[in-house]
Parts: sequence; C-alpha cells; structure tokens
Amino acid sequence: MRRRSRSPRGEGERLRDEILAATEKLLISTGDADRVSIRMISEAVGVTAPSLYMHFPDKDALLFAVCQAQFVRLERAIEAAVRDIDDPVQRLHAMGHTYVRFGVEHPEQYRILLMTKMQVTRDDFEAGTIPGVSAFTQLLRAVEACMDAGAFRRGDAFLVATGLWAVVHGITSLRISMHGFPFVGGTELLDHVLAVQVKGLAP
Amino acid sequence: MRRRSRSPRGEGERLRDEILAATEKLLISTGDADRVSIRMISEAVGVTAPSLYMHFPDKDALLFAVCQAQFVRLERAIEAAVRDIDDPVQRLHAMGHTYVRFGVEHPEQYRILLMTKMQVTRDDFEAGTIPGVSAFTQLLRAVEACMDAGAFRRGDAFLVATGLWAVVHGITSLRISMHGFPFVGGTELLDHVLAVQVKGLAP
DNA sequence: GCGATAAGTTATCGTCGCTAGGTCAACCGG
DNA sequence: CCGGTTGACCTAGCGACGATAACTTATCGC
Repeated sequence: MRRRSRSPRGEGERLRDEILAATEKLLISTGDADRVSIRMISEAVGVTAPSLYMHFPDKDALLFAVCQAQFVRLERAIEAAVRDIDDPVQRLHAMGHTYVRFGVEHPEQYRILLMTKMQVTRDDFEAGTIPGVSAFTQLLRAVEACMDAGAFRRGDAFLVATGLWAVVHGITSLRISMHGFPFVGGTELLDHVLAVQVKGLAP
Repeated sequence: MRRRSRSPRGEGERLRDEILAATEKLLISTGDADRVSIRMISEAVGVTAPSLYMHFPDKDALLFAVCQAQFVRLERAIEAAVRDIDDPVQRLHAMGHTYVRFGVEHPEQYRILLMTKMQVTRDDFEAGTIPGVSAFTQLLRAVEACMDAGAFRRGDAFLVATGLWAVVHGITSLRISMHGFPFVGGTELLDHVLAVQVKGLAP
C-alpha cells in the first residue's frame, strides 16, 4: 500500500480535498455509490480507512459533499448556457437541455442528490442553500421573465417553475434509471415535452 | 428464534410466499431497502438466512419480486380508477393521480423498480412484460383515445405518452426523494402540470 | 423399510461502515 | 532548547452484512 506523507500542522484540509477527488473518481468509474467503499477510497488516497472520519462524519456526508461540489458546476453550466440567449423561452429550453445532459453525464451524483431521501424545506429551496438545487432559482427567474415578456400567461411563477423542474427531472431520472430510455431519439422527448409545456403555458 | 415446520415435499413454494410477504412488511416498516437484511427477513419467517437462497438467487431478485407484485396492483388500481370515466382527458387525469398516489404510498417499492438502474428495452416496454410499467400500455391507449376524440392533435402517440409518463414520474420521484415536496398543496402541482400538458397538446 | 431427494441447517468467508484508543511529529510558551 | 499540548494520523477490532459450501433430516415413491 502506497503511503502518503503526513500533512503539516494547519493543512489537514489537504487530505480532505484528496479524499473528495478520489471519491469522485471512484464514483464515476464504478458508477455505483454502494460499490465505492471507505477502504477503497482510503487506499486510493494512501491513508487508512479511519482517517476519512477526521474529515467527514460518515460515508453519506462524504458522498453528499462530492455531489454538492458537482452540482455547483451544474449551476455554472446553466449560467453559461443561458448567458448569450435573450429570448426567455429559448433560455428555458437551453436550461432544460443543460440540466438533463448534466444529470445523464453524472448519474451517480444526480442519484445521490435527487433520487434518495433527503430532508429539504421550501426555505432551503427558495434561499438556494442547497447547491445545484439552487439552479431552481435561475429557473424561477426565467419563468418570471417569460411572464413579463408575455410568452406565458401571468400566474404563480413558483408553481410553474416547480412544474417545469418536475418535467425535466422526470426525464433525467428515467434516463438514469432505465438504460435505453426514452427509446426515441436523444433529445426528441425533451424537446417535445418542453414544447408542449410552453404551448400550454401561453396566454 | 421461533421455528417454522418444514414444508412437505412439493410445497417449497409456500416458504417463497412467506418470504415475499415478510419482506414487503419489513420494506414498509423500515422504509429503506438497505435496512432490510436477509437475516431480518429469515428471522421474521422463522427460518435460517441461507434458506432464502433456495427461492431467490440474491437479495436484489427478492426485492424486485416484491415490487413486481406490488406493481401489478398499480395496474389494477389504474384500471379501477378509469373504469367509470368516459371522457378520455378525464381518464388521463385520473390515471395520473392514481399513479402518483400509488408511488407516494409505496415509496420504497417505487424506488426499487423505477429509481435504480435497470435494463429495459423498448420491446419490454411495449409488450408490457414488466408489470406496472405495463401500466404504460394503458396510458398509450388513453392518449390514442384523446387523439381520436379530437382533444389532442394527431401525432406520435408513443412520444406523447412517454412525455406524460415522464411528467408524472417526475412529480412522483421528487415527492419520494424530497420530504415536503412540492411545498405547495398536495395535488396542486400535479393538477397544474397535467392541465398545462393537456392544453399544450390540444389541436 | 429403503434409497432418493427436497427442504432445510450449521459453519464460515470476505467485506462492509464505523469506533476506541494509541502513536508520533509539529508547534508553542518559558 | 525543552516539556507539554495538540493535530494528523494508525492499529486493532466490533458487529452486521450478503453469500456459499457442505452437512442433516424429513418426506416421498416403491
């Protein structure tokens, strides 16, 4: 077993980062959180298993931290995808596509964050304290913009945004769970559902 | 440990049924498949752990069998919910509500069947070989009925049905994963999203 | 009654998440 | 320069897990 030299005094954080990096790598390569063990991670880092517990209270917290970091990138990706688009409806489409692609490309992270039990309140939700889920705030703004622009009829923007999220999450979730879904061409289903939503939300 | 008398010769199947029943019970009471162990199940049935492997190749198969049986009931529930409704659009609404309620009331079963990796092809899908997912066939018929009735514009019924499924699954999945979702009243979100879909699919 | 076989058992393997308690080096006040 | 403190790890091991190999025992047709 390869050894790692001990970090100097104030730099225990360095190990923390290495653990996160190694965990993410293993999560991607195995594609299954249950098959990533504490012992595997610790060996990859070059440290013994109990050392991980200096930096994370338990395995769930470690996995969650990995996914949180990943989901911060989702936020950025959505921001980047939307930056050059003016039409609010177009923005919505771009956000949807970015979201689904992200989920499909990081299935295990997506699963841990959004397909297992968690305790989230509406406050967490609106405040955007949960990274990645705070991409929802961007969605909410986009819906309001659609209403302001007259593309959507006026109404409860939160409800509309939640509905759009559910739609996009539904497709993402099924694509992650069922290999081969949706059995029709790649983005065809997403395009269709988004188009139907937009049409149904028109004044 | 309570003992169970051995089954007579051709009736090993009886134990199988008892295992299924006990597993379902534990699945409901714990609310988490990871917290239902082979040893717990076997003790509940009054048998030793390895005996379960006479009837199921592994734990996954056992859990899957439990969920399959549950999902057959979903099909029946949907049939029952729809039986007395003539208007095809109304039928769609009823199906959606029945589906979501079923998922929320049997979260662990729903999760195992539709929120973890599985290998499903479009053939399985259309043939309805997977119980519960074969409720999809009923959905497909309902969509075709909506098109025939002129409530929906003509088009790819399979695509439309898949979209509706994704929508309803999205809400179900999020309600299972996030305690408190959707933060608005019980069926408000579902009603809204279904209404938007219906409006968007109109000619 | 008797061999065959179905229906279980006992014993055990390797792995898992996690903890208690120790070691050892880096720093700090005197 | 030195003794104590403390942060960064380690060794050893617990209890539980899924699963397997090999044994026993009850029931059956004959």
